[in-house]
Amino acid sequence: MTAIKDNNLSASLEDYLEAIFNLAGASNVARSKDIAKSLGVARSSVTGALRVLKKKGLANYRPYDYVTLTKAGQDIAAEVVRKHNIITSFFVNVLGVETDIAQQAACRAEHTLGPEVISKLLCFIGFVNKNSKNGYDLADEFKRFCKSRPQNNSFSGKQMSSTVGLDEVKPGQKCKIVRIIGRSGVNKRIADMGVVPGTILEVQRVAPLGDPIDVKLKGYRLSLRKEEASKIMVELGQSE
Amino acid sequence: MTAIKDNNLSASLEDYLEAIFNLAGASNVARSKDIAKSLGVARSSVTGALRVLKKKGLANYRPYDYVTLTKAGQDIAAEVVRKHNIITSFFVNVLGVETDIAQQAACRAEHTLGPEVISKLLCFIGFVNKNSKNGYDLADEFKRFCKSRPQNNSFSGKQMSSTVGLDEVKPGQKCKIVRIIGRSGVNKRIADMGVVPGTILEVQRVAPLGDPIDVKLKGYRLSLRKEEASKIMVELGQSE
DNA sequence: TGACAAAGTTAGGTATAACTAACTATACTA
DNA sequence: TAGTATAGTTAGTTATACCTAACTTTGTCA
Repeated sequence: MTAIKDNNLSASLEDYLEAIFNLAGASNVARSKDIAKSLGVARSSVTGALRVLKKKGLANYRPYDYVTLTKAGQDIAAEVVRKHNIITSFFVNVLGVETDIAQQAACRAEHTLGPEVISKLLCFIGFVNKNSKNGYDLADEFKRFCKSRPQNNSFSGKQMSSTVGLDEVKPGQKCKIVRIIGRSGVNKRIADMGVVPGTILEVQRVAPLGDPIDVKLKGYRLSLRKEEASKIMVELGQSE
Repeated sequence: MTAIKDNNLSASLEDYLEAIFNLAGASNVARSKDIAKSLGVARSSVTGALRVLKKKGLANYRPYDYVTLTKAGQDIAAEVVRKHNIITSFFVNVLGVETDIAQQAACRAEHTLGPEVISKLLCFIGFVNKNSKNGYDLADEFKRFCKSRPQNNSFSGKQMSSTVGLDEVKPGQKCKIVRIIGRSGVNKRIADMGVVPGTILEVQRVAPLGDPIDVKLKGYRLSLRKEEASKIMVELGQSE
C-alpha cells in the first residue's frame, strides 16, 4: 500500500506538461508567459497549473522562478509527445489528413487513446511503411481509392427511425402515431378520442407558444395541449 | 445574425444524448435510472444534464416524466453513434484491438475527432474491406506483420535528453552540468566555485529534506542549498 | 539608482460536472 | 385505498479549469 504512482493526470495537466516539455527544448527552461501563449490561456491559469504540477512532483516551480520538469514530469511529457507524434503521423501519412487539422485532432485525441490502441497504431504505421518499400504503396493506393468514391457517408450502424413527439410536427404535415407514452389517466382520455397507434393524423394549427395544437384525424378535429402532444410519438412523412 | 445553431456540446452532454438515443431503442423512451446506470453516474446528475439538454432544445424533459429526444437531439445523437461505430470498427477490424477495449477508447475519442478524420477513417475501412475481397486481406496481413515484430516501441520523434535538476540526483551518482539557470547573483557565486557547464560532479550526501546537498567536483567538496541545486541542470549516467 | 515595463501572482468570480443526503412524487400491491 | 418501494428531484458541496482585474516582483536602462 505504499503510494502507488498516481498517473491519473487530467487532459489539461498533460497539455501543460507537453507545452513545458516542448518549450524547454534547448534551454531546459520554460517561461510562464510562453506556456500561456502556447496553450492559449491566461497567465494566471498557468500559475494555477504549475502549483498543481509541483504538488504532484512533476514540475520544479517556485513563484517568480523559471520552470523545469522533474524526471517524472519529463517521462510523462515524453510519453504524451510520443502519442501525439504517432497519432499525427497516422492521420497525415496513412489517412492523408491535412497536417494542421491532423495536429489539432491528435492534440485532442492523445489523452483518450490507451496504450493498446497506440501500440497498434504505431505498428500499423510501420506496416504501411514496409509495404510501401515493397513496391505496393498502401497510402498511395488508399489516396486513389478515396478519389474514386468521394462521398460515401453511409455508416449509420443503427436504423434511424425518425420518431418525434407530436409537439414537434409543423402545421400541414401528416404523420402516423407510433406509440403513446404516459400515465394511464391522460393516456386513456386521448385514447377515447381515437388517438391510438397506427392512426394517421394531420397537424392543422399550432398556437404561438406551441400550445394548444389542433390536429385532424379520422375526419374530426381535436385540440391537444402541448404536454399531451409531446407524449404522442409519431413518424413523419406519411403521404396518405 | 439569427440564432446560429450552437453545436458546441460538451463531451459529457454528447454522452447523455448517446445514452438516451441507445436506451430509447424500441420504446422511444428513456428512464432516468437507466441513463444513470449506463453512464455510471448518480441519478441526480442525470436530472441536471436533462435540464441542460432541454434548455438547448435537444430533449423533451419535464420533471417526473419520461425522456425523449427532439428531432435536433436525435440528429446529434445519431451523428455521435455514427462516429462511435466508425472508430470502433476501425480499431477492431483494421487494427485488431480487442472489442471491449476498442469500445471504451472509441467512446472517449468520439468527441475529439473532427469530420475530416472521421470521413477519412470511414473511407479507410471501406478500402480495407474492398482489398480483402480482392484476395489481399489487409487486416489479416497486418496481423501477421504485428506478430513478426512484437515490441517495436521506438517512436520518440524527439531526442529525449534526460536532463534533470541537480536536486533530483541521488547520492553516489555522477553527472555532467549542462546548463545553469538563474539570476546573475547566485549564478555568479556558484560559477566562482567551479560550477560551470561541462563539469562532471558526483553527489555525495543529501540531507533528509534534500537540503543541503553535498557534491564533489574537481577534487573538492561543495555544499549547495536545494534551491541552488535545482537551478543546475545536469545529464545523468556519466561513467567518468 | 530609481523609474518603468514586463512577467508573474493573488483574489475573486464563473461554468461544468460530478457527488451525497434528504425530500417528494409515482406506481404497485395487498 | 393506504402503505411502501422505487424513481426522481432538490439542496448543498466539491473539484477542475478557466477568466478578469489588481497587485507584486524582477530586470533593464537612462
